[in-house]
Amino acid sequence: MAIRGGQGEALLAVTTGQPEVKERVDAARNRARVLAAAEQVFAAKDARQVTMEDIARAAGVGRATLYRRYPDPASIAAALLDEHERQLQEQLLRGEPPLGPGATPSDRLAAFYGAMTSLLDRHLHLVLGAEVGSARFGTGAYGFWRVHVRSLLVEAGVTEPNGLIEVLLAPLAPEVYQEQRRRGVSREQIAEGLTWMSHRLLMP
Amino acid sequence: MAIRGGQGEALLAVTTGQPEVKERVDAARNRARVLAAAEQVFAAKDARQVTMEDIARAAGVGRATLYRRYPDPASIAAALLDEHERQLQEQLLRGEPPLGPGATPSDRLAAFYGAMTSLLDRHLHLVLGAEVGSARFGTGAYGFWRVHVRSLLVEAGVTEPNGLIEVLLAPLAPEVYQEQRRRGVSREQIAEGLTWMSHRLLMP
DNA sequence: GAATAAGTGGACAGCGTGTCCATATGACCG
DNA sequence: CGGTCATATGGACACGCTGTCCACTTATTC
Repeated sequence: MAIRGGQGEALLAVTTGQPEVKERVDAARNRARVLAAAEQVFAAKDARQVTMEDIARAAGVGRATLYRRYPDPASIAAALLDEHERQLQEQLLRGEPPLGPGATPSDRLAAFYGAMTSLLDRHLHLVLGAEVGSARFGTGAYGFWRVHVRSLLVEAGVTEPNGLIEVLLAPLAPEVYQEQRRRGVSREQIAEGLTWMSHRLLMP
Repeated sequence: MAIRGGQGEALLAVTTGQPEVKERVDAARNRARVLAAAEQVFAAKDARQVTMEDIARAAGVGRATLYRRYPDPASIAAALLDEHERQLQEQLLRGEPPLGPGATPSDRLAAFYGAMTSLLDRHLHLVLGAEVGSARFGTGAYGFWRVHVRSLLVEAGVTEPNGLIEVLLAPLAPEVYQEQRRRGVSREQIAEGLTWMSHRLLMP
């Protein structure tokens, strides 16, 4: 498993995000430079075309400096996304219903879809950059969504949830979202479609 | 739009597959060599890592010979898949129910899922190789699946099908199928999950 | 069998990768 | 304050793949 991000990635638990050993000030300055520059670069061009060289150039640092912390551009995008994903996880675990506990599984699934489409809409570049290819499935965040969806399925009384988890998460792949937007489907329409699906699937 | 495959790709119509202008015998021989070698190469290693050089070496031809007909490895995989996809399209248009016309939309959607999982199971390497990244959405085959699913949704009385088409096709992304298999979910379980979903979604 | 068109593959320049290492720069301590 | 050490930095290198060019070869046509 590659080290992704520098401050510990959003996993099952919500961590503090403080680095273990203190970081030299020049390192911290460069980390900030790199992340700020990467944000720009991922927004400016197709996220899957972004190279380490692009980011290094934009940040004004050498490539080897990037490699010190991040093995590839996807890790840098993941680091930028980390904070947002951590917030969403927090809301799913302890937030108000219907996102947090306390609502019916179908409402919670719909709310999850709503939050995810919102995240995708705001940070599509970064998600595209972070989840290149099958890397998506290896992410800590993906593991979290899996556990969440699975528990909703079980709570709704679905007897064989295992064949459905990836199916329900598949529409949240950034390429799928991007393609829908490209075809003129709005975020609202996408969320409505997913809400309708949530209710048809999990209503008693 | 890149030229993909040599014999005209499976699009909306089922074409004959005969080349327009006659091909020189050495060209035909090399085409066969290339396709046979590519089949091996895609099966042998991660399809997304296959390079033009790999295929050229395996086929015993120069790289420029490959570039003459195919712009990238994905096109070669697409050419290999073309025949299978064309057969499935034929069955969807004119085959027996429930795959072909004559069954209820929910049964037809389930049958479509069954046929697609079968295709994915048999030729996963090739689909992974052909649909790298967002290339998936640009293929003629994907356009066909779109039209098919959309017509089933309309027939089932869904008022806003546009927000659902990509959602229903998303689970058929080769990466998703691969991930499910990697997690120990069998083809049958996947097909059952999709069948259950088809019925929940499209039953009156 | 000559003329013509099509096919072939060696070679080249360009780009991104991942790593190494000499140098520079904070951090710590006496 | 200054010396020492660990860490951080970035230029440089070798490698692999890409995409194209072009001189040469081979099949087809007349």
